[in-house]
Amino acid sequence: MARGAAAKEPAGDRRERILRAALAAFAQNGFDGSSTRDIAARAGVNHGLIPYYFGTKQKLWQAAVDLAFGDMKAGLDMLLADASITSDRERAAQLIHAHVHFVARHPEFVRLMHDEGKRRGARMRWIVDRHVKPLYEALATLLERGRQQHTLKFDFAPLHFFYLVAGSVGVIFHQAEECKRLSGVDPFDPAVVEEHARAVTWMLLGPPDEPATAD
Amino acid sequence: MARGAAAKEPAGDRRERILRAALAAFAQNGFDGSSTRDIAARAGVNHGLIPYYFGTKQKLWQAAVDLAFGDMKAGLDMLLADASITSDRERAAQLIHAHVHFVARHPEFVRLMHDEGKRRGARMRWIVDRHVKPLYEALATLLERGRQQHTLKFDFAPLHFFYLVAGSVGVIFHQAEECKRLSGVDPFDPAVVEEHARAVTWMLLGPPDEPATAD
DNA sequence: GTCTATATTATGATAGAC
DNA sequence: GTCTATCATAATATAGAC
Repeated sequence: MARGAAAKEPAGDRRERILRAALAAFAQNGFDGSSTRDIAARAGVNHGLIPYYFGTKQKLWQAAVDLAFGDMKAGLDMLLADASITSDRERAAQLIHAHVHFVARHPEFVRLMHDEGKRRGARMRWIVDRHVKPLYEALATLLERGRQQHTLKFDFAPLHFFYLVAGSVGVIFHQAEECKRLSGVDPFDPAVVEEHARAVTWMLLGPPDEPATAD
Repeated sequence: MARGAAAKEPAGDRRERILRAALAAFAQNGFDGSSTRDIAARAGVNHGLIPYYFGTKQKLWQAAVDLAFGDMKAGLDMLLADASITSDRERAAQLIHAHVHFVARHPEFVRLMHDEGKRRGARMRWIVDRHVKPLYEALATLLERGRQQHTLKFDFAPLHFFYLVAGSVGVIFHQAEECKRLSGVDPFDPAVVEEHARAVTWMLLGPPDEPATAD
């Protein structure tokens, strides 16, 4: 135990801990609602380490956002690689299902986006240009395929679809605490996630019994 | 002009100005992102007036939220009085249309709710108990009628419908600044609001050409 | 009712010891 | 690389003059 640093954390691990704590804090309380001192406390490190590793609070926030969207990218690329599947309704339903469960496991994206997307500013521009735009374009690609293959029939701009999906999938998880108090239901409960996936599918693809776009 | 206070603001009008400025600030920057000094500056009054009229920042926030939801209540009561209309698809579409345009005119609700609904705390509990719960129950009533009259066919809990509607209607307006940078489109543009209403209608009621729930 | 001044605290960032 | 101590600022709230 005394030899090597195996028993203790590797040097520089505190940077990682700060990053995770920052992501949790920013997702929970927003940029303004999070203090670097609280983040350091969550990470169990001295708050002097934050300027040392990240410089400013803003740069720490950027690093945390990059961390969060790194996971997202992985899931997204999987979806896109698999995107030929939008050729029939059942596979489209599977896509929706996977996406809802993904957002339920990672509500940070919704939180981070909603926190910054509402106001003009450097953080909003940064997160849109760097992270939201690729998401938007990826969804637009999927939508175009779905439309060409007659799985989706809609006559409005993809932009509206983007926000329909973002909103209908994300808000129940973004508002998780509200939801609990409102209804007593925890949206992260697996059965509830599953039901929400069904609800979104119903909304986007129509009722399963009598499909509006019968194949 | 010198006689009476008609030319100047009536005494106590500053309270109102503070309230409006607070609503704008809280909706734009959230509770933590808004300072009472900024609010006072927006209202054009001294910041000492805020504790005088409202006591604490939190009580000012409550007063601002009450102001915002006052407008909402009016619109909602109108909807409920007219709720017999859910007997056919066309009237349901009109309801959705009215709601989307209302939210577009008053994005403050979405902003205030999203700001607080994400985290446990006194403000979340207050706004849910006082304002969100009535909204939720009103929507549940509408949904039940729509279901009984076969305008809506869904087999999931009303809770999911609530968040589907809240999300799909509200997020594009909540994220207005993001939307502008993402696509160049201003969601508050009347034509865009109209198209979004069509999109939501399509999603909730199915495509207009071949209605899934033909009447 | 409105303002000025100030007390108090919390925060982001820096300097420097170890 | 990590911590302590501290500075500078900004925020909420209060006291009291007018």
